[in-house]
Order: sequence, then C-alpha cells, then structure tokens
Amino acid sequence: MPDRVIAIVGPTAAGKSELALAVALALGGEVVNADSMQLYAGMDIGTAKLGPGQRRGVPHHLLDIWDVRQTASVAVYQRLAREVMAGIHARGHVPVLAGGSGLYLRAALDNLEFPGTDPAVRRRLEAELAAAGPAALHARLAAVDPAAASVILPSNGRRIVRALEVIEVAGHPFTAALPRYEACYPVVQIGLQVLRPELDQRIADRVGRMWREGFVAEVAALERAGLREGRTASRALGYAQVLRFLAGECTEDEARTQTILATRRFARRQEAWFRRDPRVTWLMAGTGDTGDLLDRALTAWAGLAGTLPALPSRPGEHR
RNA sequence: GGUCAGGUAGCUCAGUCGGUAUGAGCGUCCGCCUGAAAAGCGGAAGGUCGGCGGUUCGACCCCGCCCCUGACCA
Repeated sequence: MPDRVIAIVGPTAAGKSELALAVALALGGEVVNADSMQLYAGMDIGTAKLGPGQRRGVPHHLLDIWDVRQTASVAVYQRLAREVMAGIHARGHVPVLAGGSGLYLRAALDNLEFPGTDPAVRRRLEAELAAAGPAALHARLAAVDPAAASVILPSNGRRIVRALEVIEVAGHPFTAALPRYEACYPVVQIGLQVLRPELDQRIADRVGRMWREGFVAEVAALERAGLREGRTASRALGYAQVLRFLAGECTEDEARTQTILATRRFARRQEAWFRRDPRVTWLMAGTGDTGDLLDRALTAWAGLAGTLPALPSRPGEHR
C-alpha cells in the first residue's frame, strides 16, 4: 500500500501553517515543515513559526533543527524529510508537509537527486567568481558542458559555480533544468491562493505584528549567537534588513519598510514557482474562511484516496 | 504681491548647447531556478517631457502668457 502525503503550499502569509494544523487534526496527521527558514532555531517571530503552545498537540517536525550559523542545504533537508515521513507512515499517520520553499517541497516529494558537493572546490570556484566575474566562468562552463552553459545565463554566477562544482566533483555534466514533475509518493498538493491586494495587506500586517512582538530584539539576540556568520540565515527576509539597521546602515523604519517590500517580491516568486506545477490544487483563501478551506482541502484529499486502495481512516487522533 | 528654483515613466530623478526620449534606480507584470532557494538570475510593459500660444524646415530644449510645487523677500 502506497504511503500518501498531503502538502500545503503557496505564498507567504496565505495561512499555510493554520490550514496544515487543521488538516492534521482532521486526518490524524503530523506536520512536516517545508520552510527553509523555520528550520533555524531561534528564528521564530520573523518566520511566523507556530509556537509549541499553538500546535494543539499535533507533532511538528523539522523545526528548530539548525543553528543560525549553519548553511542550509536542500540535500540534507531532503534526507531528513524522507526519514521523518517514513517514521510518520510507520506510525500509520499522514505527513502534512507545509511550507513555502518550493525547492524544498520538490526535494521532499519528487524524484530529485542532488549531486555531491565539496566545500574546498566550492570555495575555490567562488573565489574565482569574485575575481574574474561570472562571464569568465561561464565561458569555461561552455567549454566543458555546453548544454548546461546554454541554459544558465552568463550573469548568474551562483548557478555557474554550482555547475562547475558538480562537473568537477561528480565527474558528469550538470543537469541544468529541473526534471519533470514526478512525485515518489501519492500526494495531494493544496495551493493556497490569496488575491494580490489582500495578500499584500496581510504581508504588511504581518510585518507590523512582527515588530510589535519584539522582532528587533529577536534579531539582536541571534546576532549575539552568530547570525552574521550564517550564510543562509543572515539573508532571511526581515533578518537581513534588521541586521542592517543594527549596524547603523539604515533607520529602523527603513528596515521595516524594506522588509515589507522584499516579502512582497518573495511572495510573487513563490506564486510563480508553484503556479508552474500542474499537480497543485488551488484553493482561493478569502478573508477568514478557514472552516470552508478545510472542507475543500479534505475533499481534494478524498479525491486522492478514491484513486487508491482504501486506507483505514484515523480521524482526530491527536485530540 | 516680488525674486529665485523646479514641473520628464506609478515614485525619486538624469538628459538633450533645437534634429524621432539610449534614459537610470525603485515599483509593477512575467519568466528561470538540482547541495545558500526567504537565496540567485533574466525579460517586458509604462512618458502627447505642466498647459496654451509663438519663433523655427523641425521645440522636451528658445520666447511669451498661464497653472502647480518649494524656498526666500515683502
């Protein structure tokens, strides 16, 4: 019997965490985080992480597992997510994957394999990038892997470095295009959709709330814990802006405004990412209609169940 | 009321010593994304150059009047 998964995806501030919680309660599920920044311990207010007291007894996995100084890694996340989901399945529960990091979702759900990495090689290539610029590295890539070079733009230093790294470390060409959408679990992906004007309002409200809840103090504390050394965490939305403020590079008000703008841009990118995935079932999340949303999500889930051998249902196990 | 500065893309502003606006940044929209992905990269749309006259083969640019904004003087 195939082990099924339900995923709640969509842009930031659309209400994924709440819906995931409701779905988990209804199906006897356990939530698995698919948000790259909620993996970091201590990044709570700025990532809108559900606190332990708000989880209503539902187990949540892959939260607070990384130190802010650690560089994030999709490949590591993939391994962890697969392990966690296997455990949930073994317990007879349903994994409810929730988060807005598109690549992380695909890493967890799809047949994606990440070629290895080598810190030394990476460091060397990055130094070369800084010294010679992306165009020079791109020319080199074109010589060793024309296919990859034709797909990666000469201005995208980051992807060029990774391609060269893979060729050197793995000894094979870099697959520069994402593969077909092909999941390794029977999965229902629920996409939460909120109209642009309302989403923008929610983002502004959320950032305002973050500030009222002591976001600046959170960042200051993390700064003492080494946030600035963290390659990934220091660039997180809001955290990057507050770090600039703390360094005296802008006013607090500018940091707040910039956080709103950057979050908005990010939400657009998330929409674009998930929009391409034909498997996503989109639900319009109007203002405060969570109950209805849950019904519609469960209907979509029931649709998947109908295509598969029946599974004994265990509703409300975590009450 | 007077003097000066300014009115150019949704916003902040370049620019043309008269020859169809190379406009820039931001915003907006769209696309890409395989070990940093809340990251990184790319593309597009947007302007009757405040209004009306005049000079000129030709005016965003020169001249006149008017409107608006700001500073200063009364």
